Amino acid sequence: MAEVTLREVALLSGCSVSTVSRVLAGTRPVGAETSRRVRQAAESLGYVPNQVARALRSRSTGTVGLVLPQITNPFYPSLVRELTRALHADDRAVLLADCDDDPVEEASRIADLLGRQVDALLVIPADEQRSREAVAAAARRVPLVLLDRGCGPGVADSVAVDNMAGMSLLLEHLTSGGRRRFCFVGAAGTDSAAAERAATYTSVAALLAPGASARVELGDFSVAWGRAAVDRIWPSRPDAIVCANDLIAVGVLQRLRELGADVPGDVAVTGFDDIPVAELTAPGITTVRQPVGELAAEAARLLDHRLAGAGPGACRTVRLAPALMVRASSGPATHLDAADTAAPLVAQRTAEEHP
Amino acid sequence: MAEVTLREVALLSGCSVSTVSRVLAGTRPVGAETSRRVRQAAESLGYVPNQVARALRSRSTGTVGLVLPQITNPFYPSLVRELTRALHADDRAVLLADCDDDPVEEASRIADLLGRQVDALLVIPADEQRSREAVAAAARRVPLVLLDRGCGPGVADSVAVDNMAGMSLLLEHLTSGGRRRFCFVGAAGTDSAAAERAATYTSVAALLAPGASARVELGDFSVAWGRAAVDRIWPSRPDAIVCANDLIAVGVLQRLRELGADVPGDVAVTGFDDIPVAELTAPGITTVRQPVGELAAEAARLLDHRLAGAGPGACRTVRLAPALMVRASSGPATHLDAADTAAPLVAQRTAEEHP
DNA sequence: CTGAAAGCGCTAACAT
DNA sequence: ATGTTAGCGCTTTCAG
Repeated sequence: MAEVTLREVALLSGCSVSTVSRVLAGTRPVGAETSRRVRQAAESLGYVPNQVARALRSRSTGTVGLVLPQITNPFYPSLVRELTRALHADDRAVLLADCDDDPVEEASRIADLLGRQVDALLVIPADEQRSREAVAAAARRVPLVLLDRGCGPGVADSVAVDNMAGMSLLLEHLTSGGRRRFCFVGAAGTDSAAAERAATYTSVAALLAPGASARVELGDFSVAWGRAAVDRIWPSRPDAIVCANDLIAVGVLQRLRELGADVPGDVAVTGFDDIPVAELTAPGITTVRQPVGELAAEAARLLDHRLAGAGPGACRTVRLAPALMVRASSGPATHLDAADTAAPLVAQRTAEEHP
Repeated sequence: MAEVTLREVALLSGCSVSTVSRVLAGTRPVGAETSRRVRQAAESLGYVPNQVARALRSRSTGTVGLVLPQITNPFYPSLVRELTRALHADDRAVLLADCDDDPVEEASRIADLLGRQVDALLVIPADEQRSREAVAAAARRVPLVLLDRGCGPGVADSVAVDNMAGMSLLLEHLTSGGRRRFCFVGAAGTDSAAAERAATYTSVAALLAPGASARVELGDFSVAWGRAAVDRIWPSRPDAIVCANDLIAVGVLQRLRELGADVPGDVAVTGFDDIPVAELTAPGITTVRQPVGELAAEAARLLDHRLAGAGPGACRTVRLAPALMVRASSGPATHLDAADTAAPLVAQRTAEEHP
């Protein structure tokens, strides 16, 4: 119950506090016999090092701040899980800050975390422009890695999915299935993922299907927008609706069903991210899965690299390729020429849950 | 860029460090003029208090640990969001620990958090029995509030939804809709929510519909189990399937659709928790919504109470009532006597998204 | 390899 | 209302 300190362990084991510290922190070599006595004393007293005191002296808290826009965004929980797992494995603790999608709140959370002497920061910026100043200022004080979204060039190290590769996978899959009349339902948001996915769609679609139409509608990353978008685009009868994320795809699917459209018979629908709900809809949503575990591991690696002494060197930008997840929403169309339905260009995994 | 300390602020403002400390921490009254000078000096130097040093001296880190079984459980993100919001409002930071549903990992995360001198702990225990020892030990060292799930009696303060009230709302709703042949699809898990929901179902069902059948099937809290359960119970043709949470209900709905059953015409389906996906299915799932914001606020209030000096007094157990969310999955049955379809006993909110 | 001493930056008694 | 003096518990020079 009482707070056991190093001093008491030293007294019991009959050596000095410095020796005890060295044994327990493993900072320097200590005699085998002394070491044994110290460990035993610590054990018998139930000694637990006070990390706050240790941090004050050693100037390292073993803590990283994780700042994200909204934990309720269904893509983030799995990312948070992998990040905490990776960081805990390195004996680091995670201070979590949710900004409610507000760059002002984000700036104040970051300032708070810096005051708490985090060793490093992991930031998923809320807004590509408006998050920039606070992020850049923080990056000057501690190692900082941007995750999932960017924040302008040269601000900090960053790790994200390769949005272009993901879009390419989806569009190749759709074209190889004979689809030609594309439509993109994206987000006009100011975060970098939204911008990248929209831009990539346009250029890749032009490349893969030169003569094909490639209409673009921009709203936000929500189910409601997916529903609304269908009402605007369905009259033009696209045969493939490419959505900027899975939530939009869920809305698109809902509305198409209400309108009596057959998915995938009349129109294919694809998402992005592979959030859990993507395989729960009927039909399941064809999407690209972000390599969440690897994103987390890579972020941890970049932090380690900076913490290990690499000073303020050049920023690294890491892009990881996602994997195509083929589900029923992009299955065979019903009214196509046989010649169009060539073999797919990429390896596919069929969803088991919708046989 | 350089680390500005209290001493430098004191030098610039021409007074002692203690005075500066008192001004900035607001611990004691300070002369208006001095106070102004200090603030200005701090401002001009860009002084940021070092919370680690402050914590070491004042024996309070302003940090609470949040320990949960799995952030990927779709019910937790919104809870985490509300908790961080409530705690940040009190200038507390949140150290997050995910245990991957493993009580051993949980115990080690708790020990780590205690070493980091958290002022208090918020714990959603992974297992009612196997989490108990570590939780009880932690509760002896810092204020600890259990959330969502219990951990045996008398261990710590706890806040959770009133599972009995929720079940009652659902069963009243179903009986008032004329349903009589109930079936419960629950979880045999060792956490307290699973046990409570199953037990409550049995007793409330007997109470509300004395002659009615009330079959119980136990598996786990997953979509897959929901699907499997349907294959076991559908042959007996229940007219209402009550699920222990929304994930199970999603699975039940999927499988019923595959079997060609009409929901709600042939059979009603209900969930529990109101996770986001509950309103995205077709039909939307009738469920009870946990009062997440209030759960979080109440947990914060209990912590404050203990931190404000209330010693190890008697444990408080707070139960909050959930709200019935009526959606299409419990709409009118097609083959009932008119007499059975009386007016509902409780106020209902019809889901707008499935008109 | 080990001990003694000096703080990390701040707050809390005790003085005044 | 302010200054002075001690540390919080630990790590880290610096001696030996």
